Amino acid sequence: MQIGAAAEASGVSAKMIRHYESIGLIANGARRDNGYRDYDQRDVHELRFIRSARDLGFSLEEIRALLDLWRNKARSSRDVHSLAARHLHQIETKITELQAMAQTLRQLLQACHSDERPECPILDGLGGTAIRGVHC
Amino acid sequence: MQIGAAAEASGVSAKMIRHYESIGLIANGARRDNGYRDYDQRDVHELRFIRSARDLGFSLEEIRALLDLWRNKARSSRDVHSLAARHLHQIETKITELQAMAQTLRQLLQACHSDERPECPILDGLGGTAIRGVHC
DNA sequence: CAACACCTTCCCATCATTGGAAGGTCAAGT
DNA sequence: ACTTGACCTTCCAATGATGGGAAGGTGTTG
Repeated sequence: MQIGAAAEASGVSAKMIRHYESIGLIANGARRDNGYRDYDQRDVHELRFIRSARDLGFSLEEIRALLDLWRNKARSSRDVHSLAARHLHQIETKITELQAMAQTLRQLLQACHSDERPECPILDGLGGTAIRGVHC
Repeated sequence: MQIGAAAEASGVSAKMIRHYESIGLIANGARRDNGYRDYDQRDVHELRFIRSARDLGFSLEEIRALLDLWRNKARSSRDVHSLAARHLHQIETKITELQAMAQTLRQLLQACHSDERPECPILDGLGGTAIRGVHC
């Protein structure tokens, strides 16, 4: 299996597969005589693992830890749980921040009459002290 | 007013003020004889505008457009409204994505017994086909 | 005159990903 | 045999917003 097929099968682009290899996230795998990388089903499985974790917003460093746990038969599920819980918390924090931004924006948008006149509470809000305390 | 004082007064770091100037977001302002940048209240006002907009998640390119509207007395509030509404929509989309991630993570966390045993539905979920369709 | 707090420019790092250049390899069609 | 096209290789650079730090100039105070 060449890198293109592995990319297709895993949902990870060939570019990124090479990159993950270069940063040591995945092992320097086998090469054929012509220098082409060679992949099997296990490699694809690992790449799909990475892809799923990325889809869930895990950083590459978090994924590095997850992969260590995945490969380690003697792991404790508590370690995995802890890592995932920490990540969930980060996401929830981010959601809260974004919701605060959205709420402020909605208030500004509602105050704006949105016509051809230049008066604009949105710009006034940004320029004035009205938004003080948002600090995201 | 030197850059440090302007940074303090606006909440924008000196580093970023120089950067904003270098990318043309703010004008190349006055310099004193010694080469130091010199700021007045209007500059600080503008920097605070930028800071507020960043706090609301606007990108620097969006802020560039907002600043153009801010400076343009002949603007229409509709243009500002449209720009802000588009940005709000982006934020809401992002929130939805993060909520989907959080929901999936919560399900995985709930399925995980979190003890010293190696069996772990979280890793199984990431490795298997269980998360297919998340695709954020 | 020394110490210190400021300022200047310039380069580099982050994070995940993409794009492209320059070149090697291989199979199919003419 | 030769060309075309689809692969593959490595290396370099860009994205966006920000921070860190080096090397050096300026200015005030003790």
